[in-house]
Amino acid sequence: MQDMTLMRLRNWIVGSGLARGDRLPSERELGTLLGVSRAELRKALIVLEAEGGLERLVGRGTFLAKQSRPARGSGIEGVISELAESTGPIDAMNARLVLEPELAQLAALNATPAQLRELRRLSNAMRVAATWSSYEGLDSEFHEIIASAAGNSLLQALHRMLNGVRQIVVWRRLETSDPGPDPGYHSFDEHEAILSALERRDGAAASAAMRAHLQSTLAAMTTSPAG
Amino acid sequence: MQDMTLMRLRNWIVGSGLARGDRLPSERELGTLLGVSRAELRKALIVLEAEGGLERLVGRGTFLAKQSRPARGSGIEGVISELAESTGPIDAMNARLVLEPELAQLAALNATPAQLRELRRLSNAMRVAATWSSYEGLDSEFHEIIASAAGNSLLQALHRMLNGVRQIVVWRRLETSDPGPDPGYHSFDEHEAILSALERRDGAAASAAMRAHLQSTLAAMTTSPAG
DNA sequence: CGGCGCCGATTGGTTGACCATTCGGGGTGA
DNA sequence: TCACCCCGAATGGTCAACCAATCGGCGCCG
Repeated sequence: MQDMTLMRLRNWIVGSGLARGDRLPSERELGTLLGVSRAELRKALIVLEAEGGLERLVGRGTFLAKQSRPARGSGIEGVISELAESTGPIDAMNARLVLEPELAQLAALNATPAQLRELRRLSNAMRVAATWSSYEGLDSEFHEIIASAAGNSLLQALHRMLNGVRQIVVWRRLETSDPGPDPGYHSFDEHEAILSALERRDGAAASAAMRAHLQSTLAAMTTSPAG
Repeated sequence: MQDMTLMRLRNWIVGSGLARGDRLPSERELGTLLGVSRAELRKALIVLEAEGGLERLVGRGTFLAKQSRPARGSGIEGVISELAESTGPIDAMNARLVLEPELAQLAALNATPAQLRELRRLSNAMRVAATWSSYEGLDSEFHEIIASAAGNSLLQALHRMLNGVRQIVVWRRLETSDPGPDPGYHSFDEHEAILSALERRDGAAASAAMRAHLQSTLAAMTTSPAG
């Protein structure tokens, strides 16, 4: 399993709405926000800095890099942004519908207790998300942990690309007004159903719950063309 | 690369004569060797670990990863070769089992007559392939056309990555003796079944045929590990 | 009134001690 | 004699305190 903090930080940045060159909260604040110690957060920041995504300056703060293309990152980032330009939201959701139910099924077999605990935490956090963008970050993380729990590194990599494309596409239709999801948002209970199936190690139920979740999200996208 | 410690660590590893899987000195020793503090060394180790070059185990030590990580291109090819190193043949086949039946179902709805004709040509050509490697090329093309016929550019891109990884993995275990598939090779009829379902626009049958095809290939891989 | 400089708050960076995990060796009992 | 268990050393992981650099405001002085 990979570094959970790094994953959370990546998704927080995505959900934060920060643009290139913007300043991140201080390490101490960000650690509190993510619920991790400063040292643990620091480990993730070091990796992002080495990838070229961040710039850290003593006495000033931590900034998102100005360059869009990481010079020596994993290379997957460039492919993602490239794909995002020729992909629509509907295609992205349909691709998720193909991949993620199967990932959920595998995750039901292979998820570790730590991963299940993390999913539980995220499920609760999403219910009280104050803004849509913070919700998006948590949601991305939820699905990514399921992908990593599936135990197939290749499928996980494909899902990461897919999720990256989806995040870019979602960004495009983010409105400035951002009140956050209302308490009755359909995804809350759907996430709960997925998580419950994973905890029961019921692969078929997990797969079905994931499919239902994505289909209801897709339906919401097509009926209310907010984007 | 601006981090001097990281550079020194990389060079030390190269000059150390250590092989894959070997254990590095402890953080405290290595810090003394390189003349840096443990924290500073640790920063470099974190980066190398995130890059996949190291594995660190509490209570045991720090080890060179089994796979090396040479420099890579930045495009999709680099991502493919990167993924191929951390993916086994079984994982690759399982990923195909997730993706390709769904692609076949979509292709049954959306394939153009020209695509069906091309698939027909490939199916015939594969039956008379003189060598395994030429057969592999035709087979890759067959599956890639189905992916493109599905009509979802994102899924097609994912499949292209998947197919790239599979080709690398398959090549690895190619023997020098290469008589080509014998006339009774199971895939011939399975390809025919897929193509037939596509021509009938029968999505369910196409999906089932594709799944059966991949499963029989996976079974052949697991029973006769020679390839 | 304007420029200069100091001072403190804030930031990322560093340090040393401490914690959790793993492994192996020696003692103990069957 | 062998198996088991326990304990201590070694290892990577974590933490809280402290350091150095930076910036902004305030006051002093020209």
